Amino acid sequence: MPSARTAPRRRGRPSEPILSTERITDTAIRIISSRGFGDLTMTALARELGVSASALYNHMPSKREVLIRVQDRINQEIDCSGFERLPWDLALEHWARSYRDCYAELTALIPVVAVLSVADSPHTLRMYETVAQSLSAAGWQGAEVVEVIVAVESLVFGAAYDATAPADIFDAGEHAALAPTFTAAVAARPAEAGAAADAAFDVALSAMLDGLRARLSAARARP
Amino acid sequence: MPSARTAPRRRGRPSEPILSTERITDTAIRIISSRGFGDLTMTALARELGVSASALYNHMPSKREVLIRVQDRINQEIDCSGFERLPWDLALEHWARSYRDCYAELTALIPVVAVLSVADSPHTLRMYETVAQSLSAAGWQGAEVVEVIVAVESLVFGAAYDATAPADIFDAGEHAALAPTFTAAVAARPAEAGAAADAAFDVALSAMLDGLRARLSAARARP
DNA sequence: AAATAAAATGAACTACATTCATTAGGCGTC
DNA sequence: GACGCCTAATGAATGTAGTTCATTTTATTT
Repeated sequence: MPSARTAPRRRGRPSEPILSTERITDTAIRIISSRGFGDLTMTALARELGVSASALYNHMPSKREVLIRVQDRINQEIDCSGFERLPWDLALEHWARSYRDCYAELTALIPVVAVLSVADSPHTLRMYETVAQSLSAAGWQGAEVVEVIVAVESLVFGAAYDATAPADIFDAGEHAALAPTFTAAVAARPAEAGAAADAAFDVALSAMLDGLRARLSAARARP
Repeated sequence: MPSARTAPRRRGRPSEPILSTERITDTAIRIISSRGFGDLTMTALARELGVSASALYNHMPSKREVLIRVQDRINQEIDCSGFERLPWDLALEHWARSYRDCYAELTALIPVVAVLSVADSPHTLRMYETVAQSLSAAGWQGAEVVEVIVAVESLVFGAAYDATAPADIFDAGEHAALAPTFTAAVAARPAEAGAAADAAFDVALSAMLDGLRARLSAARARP
């Protein structure tokens, strides 16, 4: 009960510390889950922890740092289990779906995550190692291992945005006459936004995996 | 010379209007191009136009609206010429590369663009129509037309982030020992960040297109 | 015991988007 | 031609957020 309305603490250092990077990270994730990313402010975070906002800065240099910790924690939720029991391509597919689902609810994190050094995120690094080992064992060589990871990840981030887009995103409205072919195609989609996004992600991911399988076979056929 | 330091205007309505949605949009793009997206504030925009910030709100309901206009203008820069002279797959590839290059310099716009209704962006809609016609003519049917567009677009947005990531994004640093396979693969990449990102995008895009070609052939072979 | 470091408070600062009262020119109407 | 209304500007103010800083208190080290 961190947000219990107890008597206000007086000024100095408390007998035992209230905050820690872990507690701050946990609480940040709880706020995001329950109230959404938009409500994650340093003030809200502090209030939830029963502390003043400036106290957070004894443990985190910036809000960005909080987000980095959140990201690393969240990446632990991505399901990498396929790499232990499936061939590389099916494992990659499994991983990509889980990855997308995670970030579909956290698109606001993508601009941070996508350009974040793995040096700041040990759990993320471990995830990459798992994927890299599977790809490497399957015959992918050298830089291609990273390229395949980046390829899938790029698709995942883009698809995460699409998964949260409003249902009417492709409704041309009054301009429909300007785009008859496109409008007809849009009308053939599932009405529910989630289903439409899922179908598009299916097409994208299976096409990419087909292409990757073909590329790997071709490389193996050569010397 | 909109930012010329002339005598400050006095209060009321000027003899002829200083602002218009077009002028505001133009200036916003100029600021983004010259100083970067981070410097695009309503205050900076107003100063560049030689006007007070609140005056902007007579023409734009919000900053978001400014960004929407910017996006629609920028999408005109995407090269769609391939659809008039190339088969669908090569045209799509050409389009995707141009699209990625545009947004690599504007990743900050992606969270806005990716969930924006086409109803707000006539030029974007026209672009989709061009792509849809090409796909449709090539034999893609119904909702698949949209799915292919979304597939490529998802990849493009994700790849745009990757294209701007710092060169050392995959350097594990002190944790390298935790990820030997991944670290070795990273070491095999081109040293220059742009070249590495380009290679990954090449792999991703050509794999996806291979997969799409295969899917279209299979669909044609059936009914 | 004294010095130093750690961890909290609360006030202040900055930047930004946005709103509001106010002012003034242009234009149609009685 | 005076009277209003609409438009489009100013400038002051508001609200929110992230962050900094002086200060206070406690724990830890010397």
